Amino acid sequence: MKKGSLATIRTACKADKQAVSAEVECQNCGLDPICSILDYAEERSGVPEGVLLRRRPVSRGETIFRKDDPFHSLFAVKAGSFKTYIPRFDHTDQVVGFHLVGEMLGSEGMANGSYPYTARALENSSVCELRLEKLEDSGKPIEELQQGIIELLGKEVAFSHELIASMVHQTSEQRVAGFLSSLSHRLHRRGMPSQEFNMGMSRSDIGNFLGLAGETVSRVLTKFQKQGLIRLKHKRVTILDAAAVQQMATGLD
Amino acid sequence: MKKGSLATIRTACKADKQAVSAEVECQNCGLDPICSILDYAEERSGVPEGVLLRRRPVSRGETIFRKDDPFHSLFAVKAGSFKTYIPRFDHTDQVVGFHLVGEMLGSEGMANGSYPYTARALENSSVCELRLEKLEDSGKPIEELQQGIIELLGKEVAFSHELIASMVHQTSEQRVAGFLSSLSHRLHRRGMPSQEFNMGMSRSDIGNFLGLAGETVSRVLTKFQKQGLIRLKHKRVTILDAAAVQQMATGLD
DNA sequence: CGTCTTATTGAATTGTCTCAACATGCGTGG
DNA sequence: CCACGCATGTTGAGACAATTCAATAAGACG
Repeated sequence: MKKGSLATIRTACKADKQAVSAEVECQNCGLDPICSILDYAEERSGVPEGVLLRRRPVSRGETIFRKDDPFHSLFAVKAGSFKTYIPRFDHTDQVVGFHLVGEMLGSEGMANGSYPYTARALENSSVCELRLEKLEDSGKPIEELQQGIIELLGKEVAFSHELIASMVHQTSEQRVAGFLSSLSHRLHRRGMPSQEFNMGMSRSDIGNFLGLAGETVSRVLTKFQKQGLIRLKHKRVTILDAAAVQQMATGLD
Repeated sequence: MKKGSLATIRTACKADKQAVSAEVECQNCGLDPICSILDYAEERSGVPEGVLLRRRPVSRGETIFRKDDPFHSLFAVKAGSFKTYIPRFDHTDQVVGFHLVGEMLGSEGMANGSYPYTARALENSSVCELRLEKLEDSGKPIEELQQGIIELLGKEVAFSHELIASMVHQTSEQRVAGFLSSLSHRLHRRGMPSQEFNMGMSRSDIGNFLGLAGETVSRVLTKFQKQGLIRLKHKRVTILDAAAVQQMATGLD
């Protein structure tokens, strides 16, 4: 089956919307640099069929890969959100990150050959999948693609370092403020609403991720609300004073 | 000036030893996969002169790059150790990592085009430098090299995630134990003595990195010594009961 | 050999956790 | 569609771990 032009394929991303939350535009997606290369290559028949799987739905609670699964694909979140965590025997899972619309998932598995954590959908979501193993099987490594992956990984590393730097020292309020700020910025970067949005993850998940008790997260959030920085309605947050929140984090996104 | 064979070059690494601490063998160095590729390529004249600079001495306190310097090179620590940190206006620098013998430095700069932190020698050290910009200038990108860099970055990402996961929750004792364990393992991996070694960094640096006060680090270390887990003499540590230290790090409840 | 930085140790303070009770929302099945 | 039950969120009080401030000791370096 022959694929259409780059533009045609890109547009098709928006086509059949289903009962999940808003999708990220392709040009705002973290996988896009790679997609573009593949689209381009595909036209010249340089890439085998089935390497790039577009927009597979994933329902809430479902996992797209588990810790120690052999690495096979990179994923991009097209809609919804995911948490990544390391399961532990005693059920005290360690949350290592949240992945929002337009963000990559699974790059960490590339080096060791297996995924270092489990990725679970926090809500009904959809993903694109880039089957790198199939690409390698084709025996036709693509230089541009490699460069794109290098960029992705580099950014991931930089992000992690920032995270460590900003997270290790701060008080609970700084952490939560930083977390909110980070969510908002990341959504904004992908062209999604960033003043009011849904926090798919539970208070415990946030606390686990930030190194705080779930109760503390709750306390801090209600305090922020009392201070007029945010408005809370269940899992829905409205950031009323972005500058103040940003300021409070000091470390920022 | 024509270079010798791969074997000749490798051996030359050990040649003119100076007044710095023991060097890592090339085959134990993190840069080695890349070096090997370059050595091989070099023989076939595929790589321009001056891309790989071997064993430049760096004295204590010197920096090899600073935050926001434009990216130009990857470094490998051949001897000594470095700390990487983000300088802040108020002199409350944030230490983001320590780099021991045989480890890479600077890979995070590849994506954004500039180094995200400053790298400073903790003691008299030496480094190898891989000038990637020059390599790119040659207009002859090397596929194997790219693959090597992808591996490196992937490992870096995995390492960072582990770090975040392990660090955020734990008590001071777990963090310090983990830190000691990490140093020991990393030295061992590079073929260096791992039971007794030098901690080039100050207590405050360790604390800063671990998210603890320097005093707390000191207290925990002396406690470990009283418990017979380690022996302390200034900056020199001897790990007496590696198993117990390891056990303590991973959370024994 | 003296000075300056770094490390150790102590005492009081505070932030966050734990435990616990209660409230709220959500999904399931009636 | 409502009611129920369970998971999740909120709020309070006491416990404790780590911080801060401070005083002293020990090394490092010129």
